[in-house]
Amino acid sequence: MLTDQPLEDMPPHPGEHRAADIVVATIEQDIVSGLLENGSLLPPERDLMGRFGISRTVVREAIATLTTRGLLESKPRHRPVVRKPGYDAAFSAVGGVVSHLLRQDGGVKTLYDVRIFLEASLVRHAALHARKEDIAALRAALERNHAAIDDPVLFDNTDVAFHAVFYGILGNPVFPAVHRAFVTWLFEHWQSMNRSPEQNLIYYAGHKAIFDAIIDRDPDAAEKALLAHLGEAWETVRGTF
Amino acid sequence: MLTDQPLEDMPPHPGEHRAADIVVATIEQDIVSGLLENGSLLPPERDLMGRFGISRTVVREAIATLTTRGLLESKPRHRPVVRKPGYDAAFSAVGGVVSHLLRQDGGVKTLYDVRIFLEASLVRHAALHARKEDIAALRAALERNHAAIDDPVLFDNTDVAFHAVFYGILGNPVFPAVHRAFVTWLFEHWQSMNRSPEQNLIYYAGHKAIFDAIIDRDPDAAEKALLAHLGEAWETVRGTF
DNA sequence: CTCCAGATTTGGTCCGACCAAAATTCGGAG
DNA sequence: CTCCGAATTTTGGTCGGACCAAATCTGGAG
Repeated sequence: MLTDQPLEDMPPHPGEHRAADIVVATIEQDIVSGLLENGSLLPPERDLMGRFGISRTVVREAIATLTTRGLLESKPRHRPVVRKPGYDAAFSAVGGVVSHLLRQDGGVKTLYDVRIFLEASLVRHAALHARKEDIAALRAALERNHAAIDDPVLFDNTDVAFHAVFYGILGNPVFPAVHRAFVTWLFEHWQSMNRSPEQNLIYYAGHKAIFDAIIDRDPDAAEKALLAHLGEAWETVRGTF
Repeated sequence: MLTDQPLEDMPPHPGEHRAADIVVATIEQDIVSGLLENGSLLPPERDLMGRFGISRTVVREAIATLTTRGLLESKPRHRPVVRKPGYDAAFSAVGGVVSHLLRQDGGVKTLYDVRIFLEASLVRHAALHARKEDIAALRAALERNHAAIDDPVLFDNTDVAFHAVFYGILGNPVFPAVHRAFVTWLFEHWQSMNRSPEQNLIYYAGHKAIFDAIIDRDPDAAEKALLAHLGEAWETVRGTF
């Protein structure tokens, strides 16, 4: 006989969920409840299908769904890694769509403009409300940036780190995640540019101007400096993609 | 014999594409090229498997992949709908993760704070750079809001519409999408509150204060009014979830 | 103890079938 | 002819089995 009746009998369920939904909900529960530890590996697919009494098809669909929801992180040939949902997960989940948006028309410019607007507001906020420790972090980042002028790779890193400070001052976890998303999405599109020490010096000067304005508690000057800096940066990369 | 050899022979391709990838790429192409119109229904799965000469499993996986990329919008028992990737698609793609984030600790407040910060920057920008037509749109939205004070549902709509104007002034399509995402995510959490005409009057006054400050081209006053308005709104809803 | 080859595990892909919900067709009542 | 409900077809959801290749484990040679 090909048609074995299912081991589980669930006929009295009229308007229930799909089988995959139950699996998704269960695993979801296990993740948020901590039963499945963050960073741990999901059990093998054949395990799950036995545990839930379902076919591997459904298991794989459930895994796919959980991956899109950011609760799992699956690499091609490896076991899915359990990820407790965080703000970064939200942004990484949209990577696919964003890559399309960036490819069409002025997609990169559109995103870059958002970054400019947001960061302008952030430096303005920093000028007005930065605490001592924020200023200290900014100064440290600036110095590291200065020390890296002759090292292209390191300069890039310290550059990003300097800007990252602004996104952290608010204390709201969304902004650092936004910054990381910006860096991830935008850098993919002008990774081919080769920075010279001269170029880096200009960028550093931009950073310092922003920093000085913040020290002076001058939001308008800080915003203006940030705008000049990012506008400058845009001009040097606009042709690289 | 159960093991028919595949119609396509691709042994000389060691690390090449998978069958599903070809399907994904082709459909992706058809969508971005407009061959598959936005909003139209994807052909039945059995059609696709015939057209590509592959099994339905592969078709389904391709559909799943395209869904995660935001190019398709599939509901459980229905044909997938073709969606040309837009900025709104990006945000709707993260709905799953966000719902989790909002449920934990001060998730709603965190998101609301982001909204406050962004919108404060937007009204400031509006005060400085709003054009005639922007002011007109703002005035019209404000009047509609005033006329709806006695209609709870309509007031909500006009309220959202008023705030939406600020997100549109920049002309950057990301911001309206952000606003729609805010509304979608936040409203789910305090839809149970019943607004009274008195309450609406207070809200309207807040809107008018913002508008007046923008008319006066006073960014600081506009920002302050916005902060007061949103802070006020928060206090009335913070207990409803 | 180290290291490599073979055996086992496990994810990736594919197939054909069955079921139930949805869409469509169709025939009879009005 | 129109309209509505039942029968039929279409279509998405699920299933179990199979094969492959990469990853992992295991055991013996050096």
